[in-house]
Amino acid sequence: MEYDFKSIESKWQARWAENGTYKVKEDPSRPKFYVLDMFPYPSGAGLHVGHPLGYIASDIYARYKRLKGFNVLHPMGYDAFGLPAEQYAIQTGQHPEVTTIRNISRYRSQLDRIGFSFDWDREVRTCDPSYYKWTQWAFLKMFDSWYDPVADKARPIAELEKRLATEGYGGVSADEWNAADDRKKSGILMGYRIAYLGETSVNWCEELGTVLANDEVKDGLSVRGGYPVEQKKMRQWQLRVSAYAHRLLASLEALDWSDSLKEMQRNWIGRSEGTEVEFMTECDGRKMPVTIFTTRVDTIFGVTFMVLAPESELVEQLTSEACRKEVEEYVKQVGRKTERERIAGNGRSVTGVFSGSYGINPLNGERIPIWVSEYVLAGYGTGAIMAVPAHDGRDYAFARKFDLPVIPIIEGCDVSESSFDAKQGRMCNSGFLDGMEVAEAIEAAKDYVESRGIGRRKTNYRLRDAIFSRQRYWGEPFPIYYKDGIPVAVDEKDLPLTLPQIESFKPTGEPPLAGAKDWTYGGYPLETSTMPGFAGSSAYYLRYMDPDNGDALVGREANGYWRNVDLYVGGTEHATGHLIYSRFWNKFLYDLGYVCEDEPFRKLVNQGMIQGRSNFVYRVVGTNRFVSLGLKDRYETTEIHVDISLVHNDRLDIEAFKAWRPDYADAEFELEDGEYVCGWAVEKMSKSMFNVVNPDDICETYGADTLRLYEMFLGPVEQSKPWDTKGIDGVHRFLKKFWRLFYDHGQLLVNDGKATPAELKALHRLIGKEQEDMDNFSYNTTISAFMIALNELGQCSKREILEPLTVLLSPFAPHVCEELWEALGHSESVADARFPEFVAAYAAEDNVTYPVQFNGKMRFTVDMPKSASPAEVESAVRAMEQTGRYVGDGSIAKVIVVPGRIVNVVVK
RNA sequence: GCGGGUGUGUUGAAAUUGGUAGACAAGCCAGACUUAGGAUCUGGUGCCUUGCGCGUAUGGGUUCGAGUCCCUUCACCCGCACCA
Repeated sequence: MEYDFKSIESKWQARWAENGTYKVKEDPSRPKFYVLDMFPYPSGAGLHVGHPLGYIASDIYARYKRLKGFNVLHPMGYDAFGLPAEQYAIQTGQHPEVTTIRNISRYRSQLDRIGFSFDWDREVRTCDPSYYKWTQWAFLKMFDSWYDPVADKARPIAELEKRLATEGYGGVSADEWNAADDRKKSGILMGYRIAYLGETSVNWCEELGTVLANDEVKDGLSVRGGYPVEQKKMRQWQLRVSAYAHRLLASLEALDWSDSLKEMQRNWIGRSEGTEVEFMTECDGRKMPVTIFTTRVDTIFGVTFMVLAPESELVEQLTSEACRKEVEEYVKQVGRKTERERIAGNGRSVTGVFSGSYGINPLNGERIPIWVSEYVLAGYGTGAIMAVPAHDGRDYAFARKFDLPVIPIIEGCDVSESSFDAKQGRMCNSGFLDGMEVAEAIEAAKDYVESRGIGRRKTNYRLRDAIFSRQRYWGEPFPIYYKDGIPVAVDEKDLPLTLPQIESFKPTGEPPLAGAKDWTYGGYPLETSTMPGFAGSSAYYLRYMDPDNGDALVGREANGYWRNVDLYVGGTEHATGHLIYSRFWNKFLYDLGYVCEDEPFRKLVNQGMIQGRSNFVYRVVGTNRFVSLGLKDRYETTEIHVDISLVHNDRLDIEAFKAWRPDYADAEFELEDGEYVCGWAVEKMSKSMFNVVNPDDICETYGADTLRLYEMFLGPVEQSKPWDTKGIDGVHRFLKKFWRLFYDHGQLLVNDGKATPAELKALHRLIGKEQEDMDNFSYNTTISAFMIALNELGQCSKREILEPLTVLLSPFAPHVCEELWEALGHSESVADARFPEFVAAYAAEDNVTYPVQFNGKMRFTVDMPKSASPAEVESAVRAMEQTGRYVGDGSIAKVIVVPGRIVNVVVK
């Protein structure tokens, strides 16, 4: 019986499903471990070999933890709402639900072939009403909550209402509140709700007909589709993520995430410590105070003008009659620009206009002009700045363009060509700050403005509230209706509020739900936007803990057992989207006591991307003649992508190529050594480049176990790398070799012979290596260690060796190991074997080999017990001198023993 | 511009964290068995002027000893980018 991976794999996949091998239940007698993958968006293209990389890595870890005695939760589901399905519906008229379900079943069958240990009974789909009921529920909780800055957490809004009614809050007195009508009250509360309706400047994508969140826009284009995005003022649902900025930042520290990812989140949250300073201003004789935000109060003596953001409401108040026309024109012009135009061009163009008003520097009484420019953002700080051209690059560029004065306030700095932005040097031209170092001056200036009551220390965050409305169909409906224009929550017991059917998916300029029949609640119109993609993915990890609970997102007991995700595997592309929103969502639920952990994902591993490896042929221009790679420089050629299935080891299968396309049928070829060599390049895996590798095909030719092993063998999980089918034979050979330890021509070779010390040593080394590597996800080296062990073992078919070997390998190649485990006479699944028993039985080797070096050159080795002290090793080395094993080139002066490693000898 | 990261054979990559650089694979070369081989097995494979020679992007430093630590320069990748 040869290694027949096909029948083995289908046999065990069927048996696992039948026996429910991977079903898990809460079990307080065992420690839990929660391994989660970022669930996929089921796209129409299906999976390519890049997608399962992370799933394979996490599956190996899940299986490994299980062998170690943990009760492992390892679920999977689908992020099923989203734009592509709807875009597809617009083109084809097919309901997104139909295509989504079709795609899901395709994904499922592809995933099943790879042999994952998912507990499919816990599957969630974000588009399933029984799931999005809880997305809507969470939204209602956010609508019904406010962020209490004193308690520093979210609390029911009813508490705020009570406080408003009795003592007033935030500038609204109890009398005002009690006298207010419903509309007014609703307006006041909107300013506090965690989920609120508010006017903001949004990223509007005309092409998609919807608003997008900041993380859905890149370089001024939509991430989905790459369409231009412009700024637009709209009234939208938003989540008050900014209220959590400081907590999102602080608790990042303790998470076991990569530094780069944490850094990305830190930058996105963007904490900056500075000062708010009040400047008195005058406009056409009217005086009013304006607050600015700065991180460099120390430079306040260098202020030569002020700048307002065009979108700021201050512009209206601070524009003089004489300048009104130009200012209005400028503001309009800026508003028309798309995000992309604003960013466009190398060296952004400096634009701006004088407002006609002036500010007074509160420290030196200097009268300075106030300008309006797009380089100041309305959404950050106060939307107004003090400009210090000598020490800020942007202010400098602006001052040069509009010929405004530049006053250096740091001794000896040269500002003739550019500003001096460094925070170092000695202050000058700065009144009481003169002579201080910058760091000192910052503190002194802060103290000064605070003591004079003209300013205060202030910490700002870059993180904005998340825009939560999408003018789309295929998403969760908002459980909100409008009573005389006032938004009111749908009763919780009426959830889920299911997505209505609509006539057509074609864009009409209105949100699709506006066209739905009877889209009302108690006779009142319902909200017509739907929630964005990140809504459904923000709490799915909680639902897996308790997927069938009809009364709660997650029951207290299930949540108390599984707590949070111990290992989360997924791509970096979610660094500033999903991973921020999830953390926010989780913290919110934590505040209200619905979940027991403050952070959702304890440890996170970012798997790299697998890129495609494209192949090219070279056609001589104007002919149907193709020349091999090495000859192409002799001709003028066109590089043409060729389907990689027609190429093996960069050699083109000429007959297959001719059959590929009719126009190539009579192609001619110029070969090198009788072969056509193709060129290659690393590119994104995509259909248009003919470089997509389908995991199904690999399972067909090599088997799932080989695929799993190979994807891990390719290199570290975190690293991006091109897929190259070349090399897969190596791991496939390894499995065949492993198989042959058990079987030869159908003959079972396993025997009960006693293992030799050399064989045990090989096994021990492997166990040691695996113990070391698994937690670092160094699976490539673990697999290498297997190969080495097999080489060392030769044809060893002793049960004593093969049993532990099978268990060790089973997380990587579960199917073949099940088959062989059965061959060893076990009736239970290898997944139910317990790793620690083997580790205990096969203790690590007891001798250490010390290489001995003389002045850095290795001369001989000395074997010592692992427990030997450095002194013992040293005396053993010195003894070599006497016994003559060491033929010296000088006597030993000094012996340096690195415990457990190496001995270095210094020769006189 | 700011922040993070990476540079090792023909290729994917190892290196017990400061200790024989290139493990393990792929590719290539040679051989064995074969009607055949994209099967199996064995051996070889960093480079050169074959020297106790040179080699981990570059130049320096610390050390008995550096791919690893420190500084210089260069190249590439990723993230953020008028965030005051």
